[in-house]
Amino acid sequence: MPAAVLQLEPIDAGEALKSRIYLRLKKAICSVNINAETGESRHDERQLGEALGVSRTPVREALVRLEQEGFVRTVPRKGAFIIRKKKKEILEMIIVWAALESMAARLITEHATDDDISTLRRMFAKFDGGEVKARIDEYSATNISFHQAILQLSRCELLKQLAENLFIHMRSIRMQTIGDRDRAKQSIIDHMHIIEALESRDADVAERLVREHSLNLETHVAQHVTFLD
Amino acid sequence: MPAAVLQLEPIDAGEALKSRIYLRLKKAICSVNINAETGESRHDERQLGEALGVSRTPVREALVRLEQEGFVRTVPRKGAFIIRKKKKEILEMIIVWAALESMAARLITEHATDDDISTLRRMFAKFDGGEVKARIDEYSATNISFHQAILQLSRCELLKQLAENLFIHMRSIRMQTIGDRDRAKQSIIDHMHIIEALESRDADVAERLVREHSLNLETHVAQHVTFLD
DNA sequence: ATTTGGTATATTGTATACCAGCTTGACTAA
DNA sequence: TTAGTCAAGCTGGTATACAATATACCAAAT
Repeated sequence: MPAAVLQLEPIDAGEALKSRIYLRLKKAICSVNINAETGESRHDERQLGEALGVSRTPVREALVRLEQEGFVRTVPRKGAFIIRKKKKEILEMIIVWAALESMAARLITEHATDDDISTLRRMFAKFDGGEVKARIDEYSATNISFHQAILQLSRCELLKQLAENLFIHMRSIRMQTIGDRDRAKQSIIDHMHIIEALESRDADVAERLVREHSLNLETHVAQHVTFLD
Repeated sequence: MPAAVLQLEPIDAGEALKSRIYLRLKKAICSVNINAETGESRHDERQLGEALGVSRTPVREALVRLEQEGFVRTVPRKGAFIIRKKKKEILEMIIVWAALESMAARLITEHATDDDISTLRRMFAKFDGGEVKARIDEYSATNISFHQAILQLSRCELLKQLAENLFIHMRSIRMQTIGDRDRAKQSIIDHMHIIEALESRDADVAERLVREHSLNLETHVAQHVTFLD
């Protein structure tokens, strides 16, 4: 008689300080980004270390990672500065995002199951009524889930990873523009069209719709966002 | 009488050790990657530091960067391992590459000058004769230049940066497949068609041709590359 | 009053020291 | 012979110490 197989999940042996610090700092930075950052955004390693109860070393390694991801810039003998994205950089991120997500849509038409795609449609069922404006927050969450689902269903890990990285940077912009004009309403319409294209397995149309949807955001930001720079 | 003005260019304050170490290691890793990596790929910080004549600290920071870029993986109490890309990961990189470069082509049709585009055509003038096979090396270099030029002319820094990062990883694969069958010859034909589409400012066609060109590589690798994994 | 040079200070860059976990291998006892 | 134990050493994680340098402030000279 075979011994009962124990289901043991590997103990989280601590994801080493430096990683936890990295996550903490990243989270903190993203939160700050949402607010209107007035004044200085300089931080020094020792203070950060003290605040977290660790020494400079793991803080430095976390900062190196954050620097490479474009969240901070560390200037020799000056300190670590939270990067405030320029409008041009935001626009570039949206463009790259469009490239990645439209490719994801193409991949979905090629090898997602019908069942997978149907989950997308269900996400928007609750907004059938139409009063989207009244529930902006709720819709905003669904919106994010939709885009994440697109990436997920593409079954391309790299695509997903790169796009989600960009998404973090764009989050605050999305939040601030979703309420403009009828963007939320138009957004739902776009999404439904995208879902239809995916359902009919039309790679070219799905790709185009996703691309245009994202590039609409780019145009909108280019024209109407003035609180950057 | 004013004193003669000395022309002094600002001294290059040294791109700090850690960056130089990062570049050295990256270069070393990329060279190694080309060879058939037999056996172990483990390295320890102390040895690396000694070899470079520095302490562990800057080496560690360089390794953190390399780890995030996917060149190495550092395992606690085991060492830093050079990552050998799995075939699946290579394929994903090619897909993402296709997404990025096809978007670059689209952007070029929108805002590159005719002069810019004409430089692309000139790159291939020397291969007009047709005997491409005989000059594979020379063609391979031009091939790389062509793709870099596409990214450059897109005027989207982020697109360029991400794509070039991927390119480094793909370099050895490209080198090893360019000689297969008539890929070089077909490649030139594809490139000429792409240039024509750019010249006629046809965004959709240019985008499609670039995408298909890259995805052809993906299919080829998927079918014929067996020396991975 | 303005400029100039030095010095104190703040802050990161780099090196070193110490710690903890893992691996290994030898030695011992059944 | 084999299994088990334990110790030593290797290696990365973390902390701390030291070096280098940019900045700010102050004093002295013009």
